[in-house]
Amino acid sequence: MAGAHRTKRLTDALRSDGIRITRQRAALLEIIATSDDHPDAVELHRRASDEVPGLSISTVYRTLAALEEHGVIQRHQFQGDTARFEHADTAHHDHMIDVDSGEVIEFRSDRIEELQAELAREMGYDIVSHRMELYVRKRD
Amino acid sequence: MAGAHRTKRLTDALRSDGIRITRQRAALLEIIATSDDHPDAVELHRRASDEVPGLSISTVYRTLAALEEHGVIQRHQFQGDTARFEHADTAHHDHMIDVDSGEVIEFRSDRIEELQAELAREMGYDIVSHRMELYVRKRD
DNA sequence: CTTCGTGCAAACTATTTGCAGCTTG
DNA sequence: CAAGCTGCAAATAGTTTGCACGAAG
Repeated sequence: MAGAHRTKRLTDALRSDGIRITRQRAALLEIIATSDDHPDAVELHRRASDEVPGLSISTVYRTLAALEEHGVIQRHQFQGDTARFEHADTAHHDHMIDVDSGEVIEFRSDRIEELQAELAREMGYDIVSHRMELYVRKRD
Repeated sequence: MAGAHRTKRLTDALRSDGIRITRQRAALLEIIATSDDHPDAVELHRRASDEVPGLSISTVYRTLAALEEHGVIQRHQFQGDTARFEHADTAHHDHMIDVDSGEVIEFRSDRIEELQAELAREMGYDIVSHRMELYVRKRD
């Protein structure tokens, strides 16, 4: 399946980057690569514990930090929530958070990105990164 | 001065809202109303300690929570930073954060706001609130 | 075989809370 | 006075770190 294939490519890239692929990291990578939601460290720990019993939460945190450093995952910090993660092999997008259900919806607007870059430029800056979150409620 | 005037109006409104204006709250209100930056709880505690020696950090946190609840201040949570506050008697705006200096620059784009609302609407949502931050670096 | 990763427990940071006494309205 | 505050110390939540042992390349 596509997930396994993608995971294989990732582990190879990471290995040649000098980071060791242990059982715990392999499990976390697999889970992250095949997840389409935005789990936090505790949730990832829960999901990985089936595969790696006894897995420590600190290993999860350390792995997440390493993967983020190597550009494999992205970290998101939504309002008053724990850090959530998603794999980085997806096109850039922003998030809407349904304030009632907690659901996270991805979206993208090239027009807004252009306007952001233009605004920054006008003020003498270049954008290093940005973050846009819409906290929304379903229309009745 | 304008600051004092504004502060007076605020305290009256709060008082009639049933919240007591103590020495510590008066000091914090005055400081927040006359600050044009985005201090965090610890910084506000430092600034208010001149006026109210012995002021406790928990009182600062409790006061900030109360003021936010009453719409007097706004709380911002920038990337990997503590919560920062600013008075709410300013038109809506978003923030650019200079990643080198930490400086916070306010800006506003009606066009972007329109696009955000439109995007949400298209997906069947109304925007409750939003957050847009541009992490920027000065152009050389 | 050596370097790097792991689990565990303890540390940390930002923030919140319980409680008994003190203020404000 | 009575309801709200306050300071203090202790609790919390999420995350990070030191250490001795174990596993990966």
